[in-house]
Amino acid sequence: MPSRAAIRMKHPSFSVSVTTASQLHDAVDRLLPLLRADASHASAARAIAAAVASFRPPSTLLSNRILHLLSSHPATLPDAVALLASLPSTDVCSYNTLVAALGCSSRGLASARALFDRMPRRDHFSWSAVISAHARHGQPRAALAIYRRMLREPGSAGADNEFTASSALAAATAARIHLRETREAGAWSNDKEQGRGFMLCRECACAHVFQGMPKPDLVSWTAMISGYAQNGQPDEALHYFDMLLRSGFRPDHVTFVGVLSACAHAGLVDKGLGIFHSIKDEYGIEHTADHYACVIDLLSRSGLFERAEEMIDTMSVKPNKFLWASLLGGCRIHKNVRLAKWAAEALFEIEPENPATYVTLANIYASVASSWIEAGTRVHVFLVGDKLHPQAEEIYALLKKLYLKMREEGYVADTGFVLHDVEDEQKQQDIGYHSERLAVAFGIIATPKGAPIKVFKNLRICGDCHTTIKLISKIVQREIIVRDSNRFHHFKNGSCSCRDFW
DNA sequence: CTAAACCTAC
Repeated sequence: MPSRAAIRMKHPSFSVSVTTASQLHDAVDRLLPLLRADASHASAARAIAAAVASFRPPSTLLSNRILHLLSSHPATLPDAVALLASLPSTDVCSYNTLVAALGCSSRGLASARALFDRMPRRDHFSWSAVISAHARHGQPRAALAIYRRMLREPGSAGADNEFTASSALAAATAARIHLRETREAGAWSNDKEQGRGFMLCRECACAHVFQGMPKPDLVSWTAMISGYAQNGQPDEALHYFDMLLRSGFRPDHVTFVGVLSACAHAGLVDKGLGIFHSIKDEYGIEHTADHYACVIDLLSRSGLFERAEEMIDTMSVKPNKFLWASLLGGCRIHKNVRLAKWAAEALFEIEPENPATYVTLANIYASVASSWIEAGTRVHVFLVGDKLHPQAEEIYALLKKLYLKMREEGYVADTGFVLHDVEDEQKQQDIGYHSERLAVAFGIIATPKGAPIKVFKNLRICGDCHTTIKLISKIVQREIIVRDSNRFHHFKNGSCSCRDFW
């Protein structure tokens, strides 16, 4: 006799009336995506859960589906935990569902681990879930330790498969753990894997492993596309996207994140926009905030700020931090101060604790600081490190020559004045070509010998430029006057009128 | 029923 239950429930958002197990399964299928997207469906999920509890005879399969449903949103995850504890009969899947869900939730690692340790029996799903949970929570060493424990544990031989090995490998590379350990995890592929292949994490994107897979699925294809996009091979990424389409797969929303980011890195504006529109028009997938972030990345990297701005103003979902960070990054490349301020303000709201926003904004301001000098009837403007001036080659050569002489006299650049959060060598590079130095060098070249060199700057002169220009005034025996935002500096024969106090 | 893929400025 088939199991039956009379379930009738009506919610503002979800109503259902079912009597058979299969109808109940269908109801769960319909409710699952709704609950995932919106916690307001939590009460509907709880009502179905209560109905299933009265199902006779009790069905472990149905209970597991309910566990899955309740686990799919943080709001109902505690209900799932409570349900598991109260179920009259469970199996390994019941536990796996919760270990996986807790492992994905932001504060669930300890509970996932505790549940895993309590499990009466474990299969490869259990191990895979608990390994990747640790990797996801920034504990790759713990993840690897569990992987090793699995290899040692009696009766877990079958658990060492492509998923657990892949989880362990991802953990190893995510934390740049030493090769020895990585090899250990990777040994699986060499020893046992003959022609089956498993998916490697994106850092070690190895096409030949992918090619060894008998039946790569959508996730494997997407991993390859994202892997190539992130490793600077956008053409390969797009090639794999074409092959994916020819293999008859329907790309999902994650696939498109990889494809769009490949277009962004390759500067393929039209191609990227075409694909962006196809997401909705051709594949019927709603644009996610991540898709918009990729397109804003694409547009602002290419300097197309009007179109980026218009898209942000009219887009159907709320811009996320990735979108604003992409815009800010584009503004840094193209020195767009106005939009950089807009993006930075939005980021300050979303993640005020992230120092990168402050650093980047400061760098953008620094990069537009300019110095200028009159020569003849023209004003010549310089930005830090810019080579736009027709005599740039001559200017840089002169500075190089001056620096050699200064170094002979024991001068060492004081990079403490550089705001940029960059490597030391880069700091030396940057500070060596601050705009006032370019202007001074040009002045030496372009003005008559003996005449004072008058340079203007829209920010305060930095301490290292101050030292350098003092030394230059001595080496070239010229008077140099720098009018910064604060005051005049008269450099003459190695010293300054401000007596190093300003 | 459960595992693996997701763009970010320094």
